[in-house]
Amino acid sequence: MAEKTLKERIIDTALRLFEQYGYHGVTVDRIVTESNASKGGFYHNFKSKDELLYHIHDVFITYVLNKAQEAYQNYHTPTERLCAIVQSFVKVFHLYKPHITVFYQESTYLKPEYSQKINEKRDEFKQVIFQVIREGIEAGEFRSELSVEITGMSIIGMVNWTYKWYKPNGPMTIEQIAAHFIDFILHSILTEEAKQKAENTMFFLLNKQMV
Amino acid sequence: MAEKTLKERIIDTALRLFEQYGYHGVTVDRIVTESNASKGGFYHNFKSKDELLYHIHDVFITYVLNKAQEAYQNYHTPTERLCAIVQSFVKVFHLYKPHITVFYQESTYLKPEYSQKINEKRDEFKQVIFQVIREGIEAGEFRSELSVEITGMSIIGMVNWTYKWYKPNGPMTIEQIAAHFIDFILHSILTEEAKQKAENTMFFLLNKQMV
DNA sequence: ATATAAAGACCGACTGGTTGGTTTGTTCAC
DNA sequence: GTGAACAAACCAACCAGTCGGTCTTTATAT
Repeated sequence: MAEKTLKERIIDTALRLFEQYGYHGVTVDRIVTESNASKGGFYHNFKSKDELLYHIHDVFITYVLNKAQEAYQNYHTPTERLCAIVQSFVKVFHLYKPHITVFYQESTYLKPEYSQKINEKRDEFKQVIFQVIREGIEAGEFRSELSVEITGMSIIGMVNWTYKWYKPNGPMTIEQIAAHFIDFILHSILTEEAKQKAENTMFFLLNKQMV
Repeated sequence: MAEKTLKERIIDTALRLFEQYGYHGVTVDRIVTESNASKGGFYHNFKSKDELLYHIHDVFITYVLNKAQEAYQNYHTPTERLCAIVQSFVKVFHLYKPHITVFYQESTYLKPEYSQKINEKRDEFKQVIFQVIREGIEAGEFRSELSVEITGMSIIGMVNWTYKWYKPNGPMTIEQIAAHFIDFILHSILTEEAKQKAENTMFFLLNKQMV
């Protein structure tokens, strides 16, 4: 084991470097050197530097989209679904932080052919969230005066921004952060009745004992 | 009047191009051409392409920081202060959207000497928000179980993310968006008592008539 | 007021380093 | 022997930055 293929080594190295210096701050030569590969090996595995960037994007968005759809299927009320999606999404930051950073910092530089594919999945992800909010409002669990789009983008923004400040070895565990976000969201969008009902469920995690 | 200096023309053009194509997706030659300037004119006004990037960053962060400090001084309760800060911040998006996009997309590429200066002001801005939240908790207006940092970063993230989706000519006015954010935030952080009191103030804007 | 000098704004052809990508030839394993 | 990987030289395009020079404005001297 621990037998990483050349391709994996290249991706890992590129990810680390891109995260720190940005796509344009890293040359192919440097990726090649630091992953103990060769120019030939690089271009054997990737058509171009662009394709490598696309690959990184794709791995991440595909994973996140799947997780969201999974969460949607595994739960059956809007509140539970939303919590599960947010929770799984936040947890992704622990594993995929470099991917996420690259995803949100460098997508400008994707060639049109690539960015189109990525955007399709990204939109699909957004739609899952919008859908849950819409269903929550219809079911009377979420406040009816909310705008689906703004509320959805508020949640997405709040969660996504984590990539700018989350430190894997920082004072906050990713679970604590997720719990705060969920608490924040539920207080905002649940109706008064729904709050009563939800107060003792697994997702209403933020109690006085946490700082 | 309408006499724009060369420097202004260069900045405006650069801003437009950077927003769309990213810092590294735009050459000095292109900036020069599209602003009807020359290479010499460019380097007469800026020491380097880097300095231009720094300038754009600085204008924005300085403005935002001032607005936040202003808002802090003009109001006197934590709730009012927080609302005023968020409101002024969101409104900035209308005027400074290109600046903001460049600020959050391209700051990786600032040379260390520049990014240090920028980060100082950015931290100062964060501290204003943290301070207000801290005071809100102490005053009993905000829920005591909240983490100052996570709550602060949630708010900042929610608001900042706007730059990814806000369209100046879109269906939502910037005021509507600001009202939603404030509604979202207040529902989350106010204590029950504070909510009763605040319900009729100027900031609790989101009522049933808005979709 | 006029001539002259100095300063600053601006121009654009040119340069030199960088970098993504190619090519050629080789090694090694299955 | 076929394909995965390496090594190294090479190329063409690109692009930030330079430099010598012009034109305009301002300051100075007579």
